[in-house]
Formats: sequence, C-alpha cells, structure tokens
Amino acid sequence: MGGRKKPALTRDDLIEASTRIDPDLRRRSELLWDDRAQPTRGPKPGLTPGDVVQAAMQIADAEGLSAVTMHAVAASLGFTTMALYRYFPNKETLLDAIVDAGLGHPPRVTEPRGAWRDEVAQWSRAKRAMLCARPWLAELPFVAAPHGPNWLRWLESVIDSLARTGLNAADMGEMLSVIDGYTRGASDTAISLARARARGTSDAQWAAAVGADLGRAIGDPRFPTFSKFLTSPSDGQPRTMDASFDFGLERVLDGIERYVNAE
Amino acid sequence: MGGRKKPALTRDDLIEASTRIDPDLRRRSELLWDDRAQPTRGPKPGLTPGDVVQAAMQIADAEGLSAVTMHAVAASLGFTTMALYRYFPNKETLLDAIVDAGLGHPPRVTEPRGAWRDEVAQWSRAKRAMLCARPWLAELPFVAAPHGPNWLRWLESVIDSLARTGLNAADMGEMLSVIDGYTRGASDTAISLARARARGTSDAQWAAAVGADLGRAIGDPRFPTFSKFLTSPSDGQPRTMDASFDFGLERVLDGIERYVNAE
DNA sequence: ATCGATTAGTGTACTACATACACAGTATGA
DNA sequence: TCATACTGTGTATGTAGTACACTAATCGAT
Repeated sequence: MGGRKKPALTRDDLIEASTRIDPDLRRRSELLWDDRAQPTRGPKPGLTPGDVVQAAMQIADAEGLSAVTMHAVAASLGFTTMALYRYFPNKETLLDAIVDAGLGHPPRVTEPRGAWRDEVAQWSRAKRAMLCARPWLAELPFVAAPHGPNWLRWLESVIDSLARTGLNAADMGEMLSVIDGYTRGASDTAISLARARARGTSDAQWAAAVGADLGRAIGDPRFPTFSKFLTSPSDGQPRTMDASFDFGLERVLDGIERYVNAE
Repeated sequence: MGGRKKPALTRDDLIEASTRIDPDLRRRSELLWDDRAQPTRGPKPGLTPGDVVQAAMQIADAEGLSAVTMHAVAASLGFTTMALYRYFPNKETLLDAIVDAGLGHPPRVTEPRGAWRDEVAQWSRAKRAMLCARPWLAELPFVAAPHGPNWLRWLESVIDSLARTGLNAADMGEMLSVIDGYTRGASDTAISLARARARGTSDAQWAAAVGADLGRAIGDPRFPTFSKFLTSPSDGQPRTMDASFDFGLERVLDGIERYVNAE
C-alpha cells in the first residue's frame, strides 16, 4: 500500500473547484452558509431566514413533510406566500435549509474521553434517534443536497472519535462510511415506524401492514427459505427494535475494531 | 438467553392481522400482488397494469422520477391521462408498483454453492449496483411502501445464503439487517452520483459540488478535526468509490463472521 | 338475437401548488 | 429631499393529480 504522497488538499483547491459548479447549486450552498450580502437600504425585513426555517420545521414535525407548502409556512408566520420568496429563491432552497436545521447538533462528547468504540456507538445511536425524531428528514435526498454546518458538525463529531483509533485519514474515511452507512440504512425501519406514528397510525397497525406483506411469502414456492425463516419458532423474548439496532451496531464495530487492531 | 419457545408464526396469524390494517394500504398491497378480481363484462382493456408500470419505469430511467407524471405515462402509451385510473386508483399506487418492478430479481445464486460470506458479499454488491442503475428508487420511501414480490425475492436470496451460517432465525434476522443496512446506507453516495449522471451532470461537476461544501470546513474553528482529516496528505492512490464500498463490506462481514464463529 | 348491466377510455372541470410579475409602501444614503 | 433599493402584497399563470359525467364497447341472461 505504500506509495508517493499526494499533495494535501487545500481550501483554495476546493474553492477553486467550486467556481466551476452549477451557479444554482452554488447559490443553494451559499444560503446554507449565510454568505449573503446584507442589504442596507429599504424597509426592515419582518422576518429572518431562520424564522422561516423554524416555521417550516414546526409544520414538518407536526404534520409531515407534505404539509410544508409555501402557503402553509407563510400563513403560520402571518405573511403571504410570496413574502417567503424574499428570503429563499425557491422551495428547494428552503428544504435544503430545513434539512440542515433538522439535523441539529450532535451530542457533545463527554469528558473525560472514553474509548473510540464507545464514543462511536454513542454517535450512531444519537444519529438514529435524531432521524427517528424527525422522520421527514429521510424523505429528502440527503447526500444530494448541499451540506450545511450541522451536517459538518455531525461529521466532525465522529471523525473526532475515529481519530482515536490511530488510523490514517484514508482508512478513517472508510470507517466513517461503514458506521454512517449502517446507521442510516439500519435506521430505516424505525424511521418508517416513527413516520407512521407521526401520521397517527398505531404501532399495531403499522406492524400489521408490514407483517401482511411478509406473510405473503409463507407457503409461496418462490420463497421457501424466507418462509421457513418467518415461521421458525423464536427462542425467548424477541429483541426490541432498539436492541436489534444496538446488536447489529456491535457487529459492525467488531469488524472495524478488527481492522484497527490489525493495522 | 434460553427461554420458553414462542409458537411459530403462521400464515393465518398474518392474514388475520392484515384484516385490521387501513383499507387503503390493503388495496395498495393487493395491487402489488395481483389480487384483483378479473372483470368479465365490458370492453377488453387496451392495457395491462404491467404495461403502465413498464412505461412509467422507462420514463423514470430516462428522465428521472419527477418526469413521471400521469400525463407523461399515459401519453407514452398513446392514451389519455385518465385512462390510467382504470388500472391504478392513484399515482401513489402506481409508484408502489414501479418500486417493486424496479427492484428486479436478485442475481441467481451460482451453483455449486459457495461460502455464505462470498454469497452475501455478492448479494450486497448486486443490490448496490441495482440501486445505482435506478437511482430514482432511493427517492421513494422504501420501507414504508407496501412490499411486493421482488422485494421478497431479494430477501429470499440473502436469507438463503445466511442460512448457511447455521445461525438461528432470530440471529439471522439481525445479520440481515446489518448487511442490508450497510448496503443501503453506504450506497447513498454512489446513488447520488448516479442521479447526477442521469441528469447530465458531469462527474467532475458533482465532485466539485460535494467538495465545495466539505471545503467550508477547512480552517473553520468549529471543525478542527475534520479540517485536519480533509487536508492530511493521502498515501498513494485514493480508493475508487466501488473499492471503498467493497472495503467497508469486508469490515462488516468480519463483524458478522466473528459472531457466527462465536456461536 | 336482443337488451340491460358492466366496463374502457375520453373530455371537462376543479383543486392545490409553486412561482413570475408588477405595484405600493418604506427606509436610507447622497 | 429625493432617488434608490428593498419589503410585502395581489394577481395571474402553468403544472399536477384527480373527480365526474359521458360515450362506446362487450358480455350474460332472457
């Protein structure tokens, strides 16, 4: 694996690269980072972008993402629909902003610092909890959207823990994607349940709906193994959803740990 | 961990449960499984639900999910918009159907059967490839939608490989969620790139957009560790995206293997 | 063979939404 | 003080999804 060193990435490299991106995307990103020239003339704005974002988030939390219309957001603030367009050029940009706002801050790493493994596990659980608390976040294209400060805060937080493994940067990046991949992917079921709850569906109803489709497998010759899997008697108490996640997380961390120790 | 045995889940249990679910969801599921009473009277239908699904998928593949309007689908078949409502009660139901159709079949497990680890790795790569080939799939709420036959086919396929580990059903379920969670979560970056490609964005443009936001961290006092992480010189060739995924997959499989061997 | 019931596809209309545009009113720098 | 730049509003437009009523086609029963 040895080889010639690549020059370090500099801020200028990236800034330079960013000049070549689609101006529309650039604008979206700037709005997330508050790179706006503050106007001085004219009447005082009655709102701030932050007000709009908060209002939109409240609606998303209370009634789901589909209830977030420009009209609903504006009305909840006591303004007309078009007023919002003074703060965000379009709805997409507003959604970018509520994604980042919705991520919130990762929990502060507790002092004294613990083992990387414990810290990473805590991070993963916190991220999952955050996604379940705001299930509408997962309805928006995460990776595709421009990334704001809160998104980076979460990254900073894991990387800070992963740095304690002593891995080099490239390997740390890989481990990051393992942890984050598992965290996001394995949270989907819980997120779906959270979404159902937010819509007022009972847990039993949700389980029935998922179970009904799974049940189609039973006896169907196309799904012999899965059929057996579903109908095999279970030993003892079934794990709760949270316990399942934690159990899987330990397996993933085992895999990472093995690599860390081998390096 | 020992304990009293729970009675096995039966098909009747699930069917019974399914009678309690929201009739709307029930209908959506039925349409996926072709549980429709075939009418005998009246004129012959000029289309089948399958025709509609194929047409919708072609549009999604060619122009993205947002181009899939009832009008566009109908027009591509030479019918009026409203004709589609004879086959699907609403757009949501049609989307359910194209999700399942889009999943396609998992690759057939090659004979002679190999080690569970190799088979699972192949499955994971295949699933990721499938998601990248149809990046619009990831835009739809996966877990929430009713699950059709293809979704079960993919499950049948991994479970069949996981069964070779000798784990009990409960543990197999956990391992399934680990593998599937990582696969889905860690595919997101590649999916986002695939989506950009489908929209005609060049790889360089996509990288610049992602890089520009990351670059904001450099030098920002809120992100000291991540900053260092980004700017640390890289050893040798950076891994390709695919190689990164495979590398992470091995870590995850290491973790699973450790558990399998310990049981 | 005929007739009434049932169903397929069409045309029209309505609603919800995002958003372009022009205008009225307001604060500030020259 | 006044021109400028900006905020919020009202109106209008285009795009979707979909309800509804109508016409035409097909089949079962008489």
